[in-house]
Amino acid sequence: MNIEAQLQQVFDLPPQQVRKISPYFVEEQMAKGMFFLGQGQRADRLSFVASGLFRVFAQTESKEVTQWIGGSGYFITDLSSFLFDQPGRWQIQALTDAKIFSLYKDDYKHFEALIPEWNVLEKRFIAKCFMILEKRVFDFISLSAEERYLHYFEQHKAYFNQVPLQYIASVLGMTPETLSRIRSKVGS
Amino acid sequence: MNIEAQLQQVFDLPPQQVRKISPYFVEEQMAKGMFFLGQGQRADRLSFVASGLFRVFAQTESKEVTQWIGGSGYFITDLSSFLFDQPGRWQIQALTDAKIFSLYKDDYKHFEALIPEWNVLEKRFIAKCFMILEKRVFDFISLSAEERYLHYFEQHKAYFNQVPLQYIASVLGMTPETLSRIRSKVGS
DNA sequence: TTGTATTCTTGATAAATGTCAAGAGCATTG
DNA sequence: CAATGCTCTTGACATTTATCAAGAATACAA
Repeated sequence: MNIEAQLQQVFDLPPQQVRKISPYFVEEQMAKGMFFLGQGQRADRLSFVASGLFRVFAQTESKEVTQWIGGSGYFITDLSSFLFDQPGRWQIQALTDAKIFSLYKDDYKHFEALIPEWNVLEKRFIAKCFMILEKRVFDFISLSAEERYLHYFEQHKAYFNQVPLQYIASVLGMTPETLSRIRSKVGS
Repeated sequence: MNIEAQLQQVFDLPPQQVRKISPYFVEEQMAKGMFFLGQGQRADRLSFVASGLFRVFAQTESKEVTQWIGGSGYFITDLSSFLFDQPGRWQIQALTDAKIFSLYKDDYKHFEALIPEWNVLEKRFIAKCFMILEKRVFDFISLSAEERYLHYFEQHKAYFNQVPLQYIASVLGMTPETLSRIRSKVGS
């Protein structure tokens, strides 16, 4: 997915506006296994995934927990760290070779001046992220593990060939063994 | 909690700015049981809870699911409906008599003109809501039911005398029976 | 106050999920 | 190609949670 189409889609912008901001998104290549964001690092960029897959995870006392898997069309960053300059909470690692377009914080700061309605667009963007999480919370309190798996599989079929299932299990809030049994039961 | 102090805290605004917008938040009294937002209604206002408690819930085929309980200091609305003019997804009902301050959509629209930095403030506000949900998702995938209960109890002790436990159970993603057993086990 | 909801608890049992351990399947590397 | 790690699956068993049902406690209304 190219950066201009993606910006146009995410922010619902006309092409001429897109051309104003797209130059600030710089292309980066990430090799499989590389860290987009290491433990405790502050997020200095907001990046759109053009190709490849990333996992967003955190360390607890007892285990590593994958919060989110982001592929083409999604953005990755530690939002609270990026927006509020807090120490990072998430680590982000490339699960495959990947290409991303990164907006660095120094450039990001100038967007308000560059595009008058930038704050409105960004607000809408964050609101959409909020809605995605709201839906996800609702799934946790209203669905069984099997239903959560089926929904996730429906929406992210592409991940299942490329991502270790243990990470997907964590995103769904279950153990790898349980995911494995659900999969053999529903037959996918 | 009065509306000026609340606006100041939520939006991190100096008093003179608060005075510019606070008049647009109109006081409403809600009697216990009344619906702030009924099934399928569009959200036409964003309201801060000054006193009282509300539950935000949705109907599934099989059951009613409480997503959130909002008390003093929180805002209530159906955010996606309010921001994007979509049909409502949530119903919102007063669990006690309550006092709220409502910003109606018609007034809200003028805030950009009234306060130049309004969009920045609103963006930050929504981002904070995002962070709360992000934390909540993480709790679901990383904690046991008992731990989730203990966290929630720690943060919302005040709810437990006023809210039917079945609603809290739903927020925590468990049945009322399980919540009851956890409570008798940990002894609160 | 009394009667009627509703809510909460408790028990018995079933179902779902986690844990631990072993082995099979795959990929990566030398 | 062989050797070494991961990853995934499967089994046995423990733990957690749900379900159904009944009774106790509580709140609400006549």
